[in-house]
Amino acid sequence: MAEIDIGEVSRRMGIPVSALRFYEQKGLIRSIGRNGLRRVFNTDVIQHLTLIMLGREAGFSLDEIRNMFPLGGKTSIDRGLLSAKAAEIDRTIRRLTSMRNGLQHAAVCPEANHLDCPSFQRILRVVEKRQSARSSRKNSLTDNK
Amino acid sequence: MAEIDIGEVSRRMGIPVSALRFYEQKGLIRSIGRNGLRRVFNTDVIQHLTLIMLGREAGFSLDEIRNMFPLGGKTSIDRGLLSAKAAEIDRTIRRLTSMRNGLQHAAVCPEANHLDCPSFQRILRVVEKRQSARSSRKNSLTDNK
DNA sequence: GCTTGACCTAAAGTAGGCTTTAGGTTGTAG
DNA sequence: CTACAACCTAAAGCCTACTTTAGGTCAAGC
Repeated sequence: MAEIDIGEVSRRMGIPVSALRFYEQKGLIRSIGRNGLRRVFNTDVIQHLTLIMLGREAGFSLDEIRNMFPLGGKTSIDRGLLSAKAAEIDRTIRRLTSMRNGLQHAAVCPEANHLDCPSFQRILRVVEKRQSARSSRKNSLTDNK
Repeated sequence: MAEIDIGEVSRRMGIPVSALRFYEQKGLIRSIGRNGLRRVFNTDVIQHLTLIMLGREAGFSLDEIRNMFPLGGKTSIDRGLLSAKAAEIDRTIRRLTSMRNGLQHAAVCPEANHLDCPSFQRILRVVEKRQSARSSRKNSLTDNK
């Protein structure tokens, strides 16, 4: 694999060099060395960054992503973690699907006030169930917190 | 509709009172008045907050949500905006679906190194296409940015 | 009459994810 | 030679979405 500098990585990925340095600092990517003071990257950093961007788009934090796709990952990718994350995305997809359906309906619903629309109310009730589940779990006993 | 105080709203929604005050300040919710210095809410704030939570879960910013579900929305909900947002979610769902498939595959893939797995590479290529589309749009001409 | 709990405000603080700034080092083109 | 682009570092700054802090009001119960 060829060696490229940070500007080339930035150009190929459309990621600012400042973000690349930040990622290196956080341990998400690694340069294979220096040429003077300039970082030298192996071209495989491109694939690794692709995974990172994929994870970002899926809503994972940089810390989570570092665990999902560790450096020197030849041997260390945790398959259990990956399927857990896949399941997490699956739940997100379900939530988004009902949100999308709700919005789509709201956009064409003839009711003047969406809150009067039976179909929209059904969607709200589904969400409210999740809410009340949450609020009974972490019950605020006093002000704030 | 009955009148409730901020603590009741907090309990019903499982949202900290500090967040409720913050939402009011940002114009996402509105109290119908004061009882002394205490806010008084109409119970319909519960439904409005349900919409807000729905939007949060779908990944919209508070500013976006304020536009999607304006206060006094009886007349003013922008249906075009709602279907645009629905379409946005739809694109997100598609991205998440390929991410989930990628992770699911990676979790069971027999290849020691995922980057060697043909099926995983296919997924990466799909993402890379989106990346290069993005990087040619906003092309960094000089250092940083 | 005084403590307590639930409320109030303004302002500062926090975490994540970067960007910007300020100042410095190189390789290369003119 | 020297200008300049492209790189470098450390540290500060920024945005979102809140939370925390510090200090105060008020009604209810003892």
